[in-house]
Amino acid sequence: MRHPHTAGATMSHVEAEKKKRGRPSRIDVDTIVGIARRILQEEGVAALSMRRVAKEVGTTPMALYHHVRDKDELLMLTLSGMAATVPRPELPDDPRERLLTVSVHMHGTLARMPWVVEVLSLGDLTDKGALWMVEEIIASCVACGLTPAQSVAAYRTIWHCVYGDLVFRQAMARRAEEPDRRRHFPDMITEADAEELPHMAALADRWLELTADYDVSTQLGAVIDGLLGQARRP
Amino acid sequence: MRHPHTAGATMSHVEAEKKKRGRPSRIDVDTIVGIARRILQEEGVAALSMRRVAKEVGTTPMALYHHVRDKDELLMLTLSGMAATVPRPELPDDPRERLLTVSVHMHGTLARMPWVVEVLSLGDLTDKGALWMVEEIIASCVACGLTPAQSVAAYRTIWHCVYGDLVFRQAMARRAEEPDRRRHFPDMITEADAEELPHMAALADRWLELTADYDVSTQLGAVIDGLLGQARRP
DNA sequence: ACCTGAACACCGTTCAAGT
DNA sequence: ACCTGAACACCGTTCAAGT
Repeated sequence: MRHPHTAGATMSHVEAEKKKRGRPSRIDVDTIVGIARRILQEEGVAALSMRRVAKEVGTTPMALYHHVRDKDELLMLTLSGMAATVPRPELPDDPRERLLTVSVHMHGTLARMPWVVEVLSLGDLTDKGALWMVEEIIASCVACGLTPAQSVAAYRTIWHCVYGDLVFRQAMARRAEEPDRRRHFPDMITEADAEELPHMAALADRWLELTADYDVSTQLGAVIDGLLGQARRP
Repeated sequence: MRHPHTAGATMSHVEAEKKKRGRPSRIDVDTIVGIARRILQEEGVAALSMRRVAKEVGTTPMALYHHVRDKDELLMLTLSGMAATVPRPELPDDPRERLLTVSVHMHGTLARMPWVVEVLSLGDLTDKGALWMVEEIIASCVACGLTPAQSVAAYRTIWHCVYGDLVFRQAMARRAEEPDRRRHFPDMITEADAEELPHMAALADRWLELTADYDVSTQLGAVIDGLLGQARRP
């Protein structure tokens, strides 16, 4: 196994050696990752720096590099085990319902961990504890008659819908916090655009309201219907 | 109009005044934005810094702040007018076909401008020249019997599918470039997981191949079918 | 083996001063 | 009005040295 720390336990190759020989270390990876995780949770990825983590751990920045390869590895390590902190929901037996329930659960879970979404866009999934959701989605697709290839593709598409919603939901929340921040849309549409952009001009006033009304469950339901519809014409 | 530079022409409030009084400026926003755009295109957002732009423009970092409010505004300005650089495609008359064509065009266009995708995730759309695509998508949805509210939601879902694909396609390309880089998935699935994750274990060997086979057009087609299916049960 | 300190090559932005 | 220089408060990481 080339990457032992991708498993549930956060243990680097360096730490694995420490029990055998040499001076015992004052700090360990779990402490570092724990502190990092707290900073991420409270202030987001932008606030996470090696120097900041070092200060809160109580060492010099360079001491961290004995436990993690670089900042990127630290970021990946923060993801391990996050899925296990969320209880696994009861799933309905009907595969179509199951698919929707898992997808919505995935979205709801990540909506409560905004920093995980930010970190995920930098690398790929490193938390084995999250794979049961991928498995359930693929299994349900197969149960609904999709080929394995179609099922994997369907999983990706569902993930894109979940991820996209989270990203722009967060961007909107961030912009709402900044007090005077320039909003671009739909303020940039004026009466003069009514000819070129009739629907948008007509909807401009209701745009914010309609954006707020966007319901992921409804959308995922429709997307799943479309994806499962592929079964009849392979 | 509060934000004149959100229009096609890149002209800031500062520059708008310059023709009237005071010392003529040695540099103008268009030069700054042009240089920024080139750096973004060639090296991505990570390479863009105010200091770097200043050096390439031939001034001090602080001179830039007379033309743009901050780095964020510069980033937003780089988007203006990008849509106009791509020829508008012929669209089929059938609204369902039209919807698919516009969506795929959106994806294809952005696939050729990776940095635009990176910048878009930081703020919202600032290029009025891109709005015709949103208009066409909404118009087609309405033509297929969706309510305006459903059409706006459908647009967002399509955008999430396009955006999500681009983000992870780029992340994959980045990781492929780094030589020895740790890959996490599906290497982390072993024989031992076959019981918990039967489908994934079975597909592990084909995972990369299946990921490469992912076809956005096919997926968008299925998603659109699902979204338009909402028309019959409102 | 583990940690430290100094150093390198960067950041965005403020502020006071120059022309 | 436009630009400069110095300064502030940061970055990630390398490298040589200490215990």
